[in-house]
Amino acid sequence: MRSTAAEDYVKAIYHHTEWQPEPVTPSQLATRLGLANSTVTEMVKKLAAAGLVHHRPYGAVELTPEGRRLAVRQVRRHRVVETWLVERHGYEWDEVHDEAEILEHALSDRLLESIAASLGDPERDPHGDPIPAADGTVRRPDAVLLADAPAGHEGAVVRISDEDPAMLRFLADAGIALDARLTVLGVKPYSGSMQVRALRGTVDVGPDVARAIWLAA
Amino acid sequence: MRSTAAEDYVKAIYHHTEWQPEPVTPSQLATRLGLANSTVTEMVKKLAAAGLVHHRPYGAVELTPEGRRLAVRQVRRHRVVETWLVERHGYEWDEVHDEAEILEHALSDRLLESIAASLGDPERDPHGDPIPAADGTVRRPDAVLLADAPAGHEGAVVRISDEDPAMLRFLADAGIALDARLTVLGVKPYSGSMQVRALRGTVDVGPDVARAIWLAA
DNA sequence: GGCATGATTTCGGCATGCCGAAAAAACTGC
DNA sequence: GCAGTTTTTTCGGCATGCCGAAATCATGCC
Ligand SMILES: [Mn+2]
Ligand SMILES: [Mn+2]
Ligand SMILES: [Mn+2]
Ligand SMILES: [Mn+2]
Repeated sequence: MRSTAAEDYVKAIYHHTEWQPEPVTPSQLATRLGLANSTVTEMVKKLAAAGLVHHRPYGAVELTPEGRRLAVRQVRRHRVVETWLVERHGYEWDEVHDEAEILEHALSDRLLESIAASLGDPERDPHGDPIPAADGTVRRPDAVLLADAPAGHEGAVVRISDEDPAMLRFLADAGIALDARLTVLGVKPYSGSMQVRALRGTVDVGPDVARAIWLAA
Repeated sequence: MRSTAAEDYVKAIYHHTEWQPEPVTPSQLATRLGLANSTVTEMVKKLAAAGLVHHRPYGAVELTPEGRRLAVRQVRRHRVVETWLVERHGYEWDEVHDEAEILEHALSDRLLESIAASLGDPERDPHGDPIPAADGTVRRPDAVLLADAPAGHEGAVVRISDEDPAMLRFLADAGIALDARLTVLGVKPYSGSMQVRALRGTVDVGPDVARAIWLAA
């Protein structure tokens, strides 16, 4: 049971706890994977039988150590591929995800490591997500969600969620990229949006954006 | 109907007529693809319904123009990947086939062309097989099968079949590689093997090898 | 404690690719 | 031309992943 489907499921489960550590429910998984709830229930049962996840009926889904190993491996593959596409093939950071989603299952370990080596064994991908090492080691940078940062907080952007390519383009236009320095000016009451100073000027960002950007702590 | 299975089938059909132009039978396809005859019969029916092949029951299988286009595209992808693995990732020529067999289905057109461009748009792969151009143009070098070459014939190796990795290693050890100059010394009666002079000395090659090597005409 | 609501699971079904066994057709040698 | 062999096709079946509809469970509210 290490099909490409299984690889995507454990990756989605891992992903959910990577920045906020709450266990993931089947319906959340279904949403992220774009599948029906019933499909996820069935697959989770198979993953549990294969020893990749823990799951009691009607409960949340959690990775076993073996499932986590597979997930971390898959995350490494995904992020190495994304980095390679940007660094070596002229992709923009909002164009890499779909291609990586497929390639991550197709490359041999040997080829993936050769590509990683040719990139100098990068430690983060184009969105700032940490790339696990080949031995499974993961380093999580200390970071604060922009939405949680108090007025006056100032810090470099260390991660931007790659969920929404359109948002990535919006941010690029606004001059907000990895390593850009941001200052939180304040929260606009009732609008839910924040005022932020970037190098290029002041920007209003809505709650979706504020939950997609992490600043150095 | 352009699944990875369909891509492999049309490629196998194309492959059969690439160097000897006889139409391919279902059982030959089954052998090449490592599948049961019944499986091939069924898939051929589906390919015919999709307009990729012509097939009358109990007859041979031939590509339609559309099937040929898909096959040529797939051959390009396979050979570009093999070339890339050898040129950029330190693979030996006997190690590339299986990885290419998978990757050829996973790369986007954009990425494949970016890789091809980074290699200088190569015209032949590590075994000497011609790489079709991106527009579908195919150039076939004039070549004679070693098995068909008369005693005294002398010419450069322009192609070595990549069917059998062990044979490729044997040939590499014997100093027979792409562009090596060979002279046919003669056929050993009753043994079916040929005597051939290479740079490194004289070699006896059996019929399998003699049918795997093409010399410049 | 009972009940409405939403999440989860079960169930029947579908698509794709594959197989072996059996039936049908096509060759082959005499 | 015909019997035996080989090839091809048909048939029933299996595995993987997916779906929608219906049943079941958990929960929170009164
Ligand atoms: Mn991604
Ligand atoms: Mn994927
Ligand atoms: Mn090959
Ligand atoms: Mn293939």
